[in-house]
Amino acid sequence: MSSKKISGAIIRRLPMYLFFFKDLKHSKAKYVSAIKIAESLHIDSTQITKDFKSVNIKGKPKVGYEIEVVIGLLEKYLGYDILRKAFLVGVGNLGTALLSFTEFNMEGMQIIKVFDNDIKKIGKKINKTEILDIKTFELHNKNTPVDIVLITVPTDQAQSIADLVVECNIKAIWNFTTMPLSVIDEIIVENTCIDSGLAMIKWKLQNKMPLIYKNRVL
Amino acid sequence: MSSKKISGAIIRRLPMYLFFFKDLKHSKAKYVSAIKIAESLHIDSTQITKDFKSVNIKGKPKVGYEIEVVIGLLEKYLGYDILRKAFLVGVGNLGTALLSFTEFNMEGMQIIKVFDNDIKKIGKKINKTEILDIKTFELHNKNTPVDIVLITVPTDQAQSIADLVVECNIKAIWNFTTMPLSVIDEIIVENTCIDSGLAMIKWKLQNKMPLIYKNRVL
DNA sequence: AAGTAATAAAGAAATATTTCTTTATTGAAA
DNA sequence: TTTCAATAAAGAAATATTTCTTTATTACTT
Repeated sequence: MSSKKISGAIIRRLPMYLFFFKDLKHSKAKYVSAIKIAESLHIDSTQITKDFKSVNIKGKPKVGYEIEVVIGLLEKYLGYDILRKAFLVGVGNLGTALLSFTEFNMEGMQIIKVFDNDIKKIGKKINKTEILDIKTFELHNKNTPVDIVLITVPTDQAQSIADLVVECNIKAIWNFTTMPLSVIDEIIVENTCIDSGLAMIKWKLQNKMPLIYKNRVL
Repeated sequence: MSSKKISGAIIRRLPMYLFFFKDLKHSKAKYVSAIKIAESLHIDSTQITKDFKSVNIKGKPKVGYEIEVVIGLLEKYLGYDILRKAFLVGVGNLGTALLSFTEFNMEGMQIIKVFDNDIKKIGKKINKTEILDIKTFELHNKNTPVDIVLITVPTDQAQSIADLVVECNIKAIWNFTTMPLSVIDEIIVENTCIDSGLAMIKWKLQNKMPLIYKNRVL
């Protein structure tokens, strides 16, 4: 019943922890302490215990966190055991790259169909997946409904795809374009803007010193 | 002389503002108010004025912000006028996608050389750029030094590339792998972890309600 | 057993960020 | 000119996040 508050920041850190723990399986260790994790991940150790606490991951004093157990709990918490189907729209370079991201399957998302509006691409196969005509999007969603749509079209076409998603009552959009999308509040929109990363790098380069929050690099 | 404090969060929002303003050039408007921006971007309007203030962008009461001026100031602030050269290591799907990201050039980063360790790839061309042997990385950096290295190799090879960057005294790493990298403090590391985005989407889907911060969706 | 050291957990404080409220400025209308 | 409305700017408050400090628990050693 405990509806404790989880912040977005925590959710975004969880995959990092999970990856770290999975990598740790190669070592023979059974446990790892927050301090060790903190050293590797360059974050504060109390943040880790706090994060873990907030998603009900328990550690043992003098021992640490049990690696296998944490992996299971994180995967469970992140819903990796629940497979969400997705469409991808826009088969450019980025779309192609995302399509071949095998990690997505382990993380519980499967891109089942891909669409484009380019007649030269439609009908061709990419990674064994046939590129479908965007005009058939609604129909395909009727036949095989999805929860998520990845948008990797040119920016000026992004909103029209978002409109399509709204019409089809699909729950979530993963927007890889820079274009801010207008959709009804019920729809989840996640923006992955690569430009932010570059902005940060260039800013730090220009200002010589890396941005510091206390002793942690942002 | 004013060394006011700029947060990482602000820096990451600036490219979004810039894109929005550039898009606005298609309209004939000369000014736009923070309130209008806020509506489109789904963020709080005072945050925009605060953000702009903190990077010395001035608006006029009753009028708003002058579009052309803001574009210029943002580009200047983000250092888009300063060209930083970069290497890219790992010519897989993601590497290829990044290589064809034309926006980077406008944002002041030019990927001048690409490397891989796969003999089948070395010597081939991708987007008119020859794929070089990773073994020649150091030499190439001597001939044409760079500031930034984009790492798009498989996770288990990422640290070795990071080590190479440290040896070569290159200033910044843009890490697209999930692997946390160990480097000396002087080196800027920006992690772009796509898995965080999916984690967020799946979490919101599972918890039905989107994560809310006051009235803003995170 | 008792003591000790390592570590998670809990609590408190510090810091950062966002939002709300008020004020000041500007342009336009009366 | 004067008033009004729109809006940026400034200030205050609220909230969230991170870090520091203390406490409690556990395993190990003597």
